[in-house]
Amino acid sequence: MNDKLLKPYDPKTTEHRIYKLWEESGFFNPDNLPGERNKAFTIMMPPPNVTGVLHMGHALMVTLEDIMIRYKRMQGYKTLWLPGTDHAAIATQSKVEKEIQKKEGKSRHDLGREEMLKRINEFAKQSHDTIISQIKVMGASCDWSREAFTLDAKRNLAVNTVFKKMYDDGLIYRGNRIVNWDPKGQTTISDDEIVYEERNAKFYTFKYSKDFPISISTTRPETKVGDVAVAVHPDDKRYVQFVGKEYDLKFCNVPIHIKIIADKEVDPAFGTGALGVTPAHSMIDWEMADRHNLPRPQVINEYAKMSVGKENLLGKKTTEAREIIVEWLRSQGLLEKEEEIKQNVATAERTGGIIEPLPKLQWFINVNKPIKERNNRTLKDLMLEPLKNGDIKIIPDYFSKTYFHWVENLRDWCISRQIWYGHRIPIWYKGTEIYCGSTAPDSEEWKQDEDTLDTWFSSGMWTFSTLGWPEQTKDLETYHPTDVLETGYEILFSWVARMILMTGYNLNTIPFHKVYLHGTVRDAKGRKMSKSLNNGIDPLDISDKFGADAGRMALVVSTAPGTDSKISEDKIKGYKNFANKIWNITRFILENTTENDFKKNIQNKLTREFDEIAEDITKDMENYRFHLASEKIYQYVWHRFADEIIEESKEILKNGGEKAEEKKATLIMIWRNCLKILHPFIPYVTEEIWSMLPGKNKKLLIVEKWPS
RNA sequence: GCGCGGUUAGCUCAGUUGGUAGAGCAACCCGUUUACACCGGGAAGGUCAGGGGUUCGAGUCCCUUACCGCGCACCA
Repeated sequence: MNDKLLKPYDPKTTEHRIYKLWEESGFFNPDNLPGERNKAFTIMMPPPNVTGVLHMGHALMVTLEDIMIRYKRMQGYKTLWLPGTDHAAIATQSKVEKEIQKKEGKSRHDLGREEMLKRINEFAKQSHDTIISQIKVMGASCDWSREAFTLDAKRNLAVNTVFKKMYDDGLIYRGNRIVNWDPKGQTTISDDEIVYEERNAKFYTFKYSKDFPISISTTRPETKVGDVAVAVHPDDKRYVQFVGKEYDLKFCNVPIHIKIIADKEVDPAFGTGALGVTPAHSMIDWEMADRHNLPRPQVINEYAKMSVGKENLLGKKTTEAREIIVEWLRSQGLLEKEEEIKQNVATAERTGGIIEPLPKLQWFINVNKPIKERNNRTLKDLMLEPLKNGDIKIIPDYFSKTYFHWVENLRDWCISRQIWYGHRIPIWYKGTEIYCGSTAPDSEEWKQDEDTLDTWFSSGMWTFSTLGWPEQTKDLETYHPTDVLETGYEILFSWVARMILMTGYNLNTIPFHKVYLHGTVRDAKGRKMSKSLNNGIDPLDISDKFGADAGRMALVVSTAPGTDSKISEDKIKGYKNFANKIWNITRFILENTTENDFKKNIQNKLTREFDEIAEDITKDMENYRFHLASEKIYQYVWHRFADEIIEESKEILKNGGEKAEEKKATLIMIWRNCLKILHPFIPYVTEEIWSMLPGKNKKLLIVEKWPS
């Protein structure tokens, strides 16, 4: 017997060695797997952002995916789990910008595009290395030989190819539209990058001037210098007499021209029932201006400062301008009411800047345009169909409703970003000429678009760009569509939907068959883990203190898909004890048996009982109920096998004879199978023990056959 | 406002197609008999949020109310 077993199990001295053993075996790479493997099973790892280090949410992701992959590998599938990282454009650039600003007091413009990109790349490289080592510590059996990055050369080729195809199909267009402008990050962002924060605000009711017949209300008086109309509901008897009239006014010394219009979008019950229309600084008003053919004067610039008025307003921050205007209203006796209300303020998720809706010339993807090649279906259709006809299933399925709701209300996707880190838009300008392509069309004076693409544009292609597309590779043929996308429910829209869009459009197929959504990992008190609360748990610390095995078990047991979970050191400690229990069961068996006691065809009441349990667990595995499978094998191993079967065997083993012989063979057989079932959940300690057990010509446990 | 979850033992949570309510932790009693004290044995603990319905039978299905959480929209 191995002397190691005389001491408690020590994950620290084991896990690193075992991971190396696996890596050297080559079994992470499906090309090297033993035996005939006809069916493929593929998972693309959601690429973590290269913005820093991994947290427990990533640990859960890695654990679940590793469980699926190890299970399928043991079942004889050609398993590919392809890892990678995401450049996370805005997130990464703004992080590096902040650091440089703090340490050197310089902005990105002080450094210039080239130098700034150099700095970001250095940071990303470092971040990448940390992330990879973290993933390895968790025991991830992914194929490092195929690792990808959303911003490397191959992915750039895919991005440019897709962009051009969409451009040629008229799905990508350049338009002057109102966008979400982040004055802090100095870039546009998509609707999905907005986070709403509830704040207290003042709701002012007033008239533009004494002669004006209708009162309006707003929380943003500073935008009112950009008003061009007052809209009322067509059936509103209070105002019907004024509809069609026009007024020339001076509002806080800024001349404005107001037309009274009737529009069904106006809610007569809200406020005064009349709405000041500011086309350039409100989404709804922009659309209203479309319908009524109104001008759209811009009064706020990219820095969230006033761009009209004389010295009283010009150049003032919007917040200052608000006070100035309110003060003016007061002095003119125009202010009628001032109420405290709660308001949801749109902020940029990465920079925290307050979003300023502005009209800008940007690149968009048209989600409502019929595509000839796809039977005149739109991108929206392509996103909806696979879920409606069941080609793609979401687990848990109630998220499908959320998905449908989101897609059905989807607006055109703004894909251009005014930042430097990312895929540069493959568009070139020469005067009024526009050319789309990776490189300029000829030697003449073409200038490339300064902007980069939304990071989700490239991550949307993740399932196929990682396999070498647009090249028609063997990998693409073998592994696509992938089997499962495992990810957090919070990126259902931003990522999952975009992958379905990109794959439907470019490959005319689905990116994956199943979407397994996991919940958020919270701290013991149920709070989200965050830097400001300093309640985050580093996966590396967990593996250091309790072993990665224990951390994995703690994350998975009792965590139903789509449900948030709480993690605490107490919980993890319980599974460290479990690893030790496994260790000691092995010690008992090895102390009481020899190599000769291993018999292949042993069958009796106990093995049949086990087979039933194994079958039940397999069913759970097939149906993505890992939280149940893990708990069942835990229960069996500890409270059935150890507490009862082993305890009862002691007497029999002591007495010797034929019964003892059968008992020995039974214990070995069941224990071997237990280790196999445990392996996907708690891979290190099981692999370590496997090598010590009776049974000649053993392979590594990672490629042993799953029982049942 | 619309939608989606949740409410089960003191705490944290499971509970698959409806078929006698489960686990971990904590608390209680007993135990050091070499696999393991990172342990074992035992006992205790629940009107499954409230109300109504379907059913032979409901934690599970339907309706409804309350509270908690989340998403979307509004945010004039």
